[in-house]
Amino acid sequence: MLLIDLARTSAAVAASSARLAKITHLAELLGRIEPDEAEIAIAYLSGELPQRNIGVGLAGLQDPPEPRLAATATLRQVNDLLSRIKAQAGPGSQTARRALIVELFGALTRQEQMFLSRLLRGELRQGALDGVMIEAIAKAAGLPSAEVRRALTLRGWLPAVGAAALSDGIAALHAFHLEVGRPVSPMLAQSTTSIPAALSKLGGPVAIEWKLDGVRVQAHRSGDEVSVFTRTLDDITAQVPELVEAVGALPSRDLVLDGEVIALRPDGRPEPFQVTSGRVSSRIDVSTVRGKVPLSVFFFDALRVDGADLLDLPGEVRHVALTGAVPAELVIPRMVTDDVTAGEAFFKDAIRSGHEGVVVKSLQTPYAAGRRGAGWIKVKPRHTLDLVVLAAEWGHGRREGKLSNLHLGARDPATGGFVMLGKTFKGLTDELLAWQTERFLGLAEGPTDGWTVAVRPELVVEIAFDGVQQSSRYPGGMALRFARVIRYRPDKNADQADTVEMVRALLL
DNA sequence: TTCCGACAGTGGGGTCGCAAT
DNA sequence: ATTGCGACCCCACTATCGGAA
Repeated sequence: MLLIDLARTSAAVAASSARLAKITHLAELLGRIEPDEAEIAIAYLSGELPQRNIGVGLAGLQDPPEPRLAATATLRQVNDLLSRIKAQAGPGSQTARRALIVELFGALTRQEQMFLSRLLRGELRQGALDGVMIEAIAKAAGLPSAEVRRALTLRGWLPAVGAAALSDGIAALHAFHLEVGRPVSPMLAQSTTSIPAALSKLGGPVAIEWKLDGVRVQAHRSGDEVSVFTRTLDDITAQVPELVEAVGALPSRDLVLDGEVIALRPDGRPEPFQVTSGRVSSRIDVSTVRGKVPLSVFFFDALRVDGADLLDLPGEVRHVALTGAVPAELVIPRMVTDDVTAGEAFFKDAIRSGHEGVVVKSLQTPYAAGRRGAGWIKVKPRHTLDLVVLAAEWGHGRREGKLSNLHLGARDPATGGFVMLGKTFKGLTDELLAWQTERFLGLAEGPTDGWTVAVRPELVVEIAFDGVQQSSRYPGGMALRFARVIRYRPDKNADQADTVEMVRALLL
């Protein structure tokens, strides 16, 4: 098949807003794909690459060569070139990559160039990723989408699942099973603002567990072999020897466990997330960093113990299996209750111990791999501040033509000015986007680089955030974590905004 | 008919490793 | 030595579609 066929299908998918129409377009193409190109086509059309990443981003795609007029490139040719690009390494690799990019793009028409460029940047923007592609595969193969979805949760890579479904049907899907050593997409949590809200949503007795501000890990053990994967299924085994040793020391030799690694201080309180993150991503000289920043691990779920797959069993049953396989000091603090007061006390205790919050879990729900299942709900405290808008940036995609990303500042009484603490684009409705675009243009002041519009510091906006972290990026040496807009405060003037001292007090 | 779950999209700060400067 | 880039860790929120209620 030719790349242009995919580019045309992608355009048709993007042109329609109805999901069912998108699915029809995708299924039509999958219906005529050759088996040996199915994996490539499914990957490209769901915004992924078979190579996962190839070391080319925004900068590497500047100034593409002149496009061809006739489309001749096949999927296989394109994909082979992407593999060659990924294989480049060492000094001179940037130049080599650039040469291969030019070779690749020089063989494409303009439409193909646009499609591939968006794909490589991770900005396909056709309104169809895995969720829609699952339905399209099911339709093309004549199978229930639930079967495709189930196989995906066990395999973790939709192109492989789709190719199998298209060539060998339901039998191929049934052949996928939890395999020790191959990661499963982790179950994710929804979130609410309070313990009562979470309890009423789940109803009945629930489990409440501490939420640690570390890195999610899935640990597999088969015999003496231990491997560890992240939330995005990357293998970090070599970076977390403490975890490998802890799992290797367990009595059970056949395990898949779900948990969190975190760096703790000697007194047991957690290090800031930045410390854990830096330690986990260090790959060079792990034995040295290990001595400086040791990692601890805490498990909260078991997907497999001693030959038994537990994915479809109720959460409570899985937890019993977990505590049977793992010593108590490696199990995350947890309580079972249906009492709001007891739950709130447990939540406060987690916060007092320096942790991020809690996750409230239904005792019944199975492990919904890869989904933001309704069975798990996280609860975190929410801080708010009244800050001043210092500037705004023009948006992309569906926010094109709207001023979107806000630069936020706190008042500095010492200078009478404002100190920038970060940006946010979250929490804005379409109506608010339209309003603020007009308002900011009226307040515009000073030089504009065509990207950022500086405004007179007059508008006060209420901002929610998860915490304050150290920052080398901003003049105050601190930045807000996960800032989002709650509402504008027309009732406040800039001289009533919150101050840098108030922010600094939260940086502990 | 209304409600709500799932999905896609729009981006945030920080860190590491690598190649280029 | 420093800088820029890619990749990945953490992540919140809104709009939309279409099936469920």
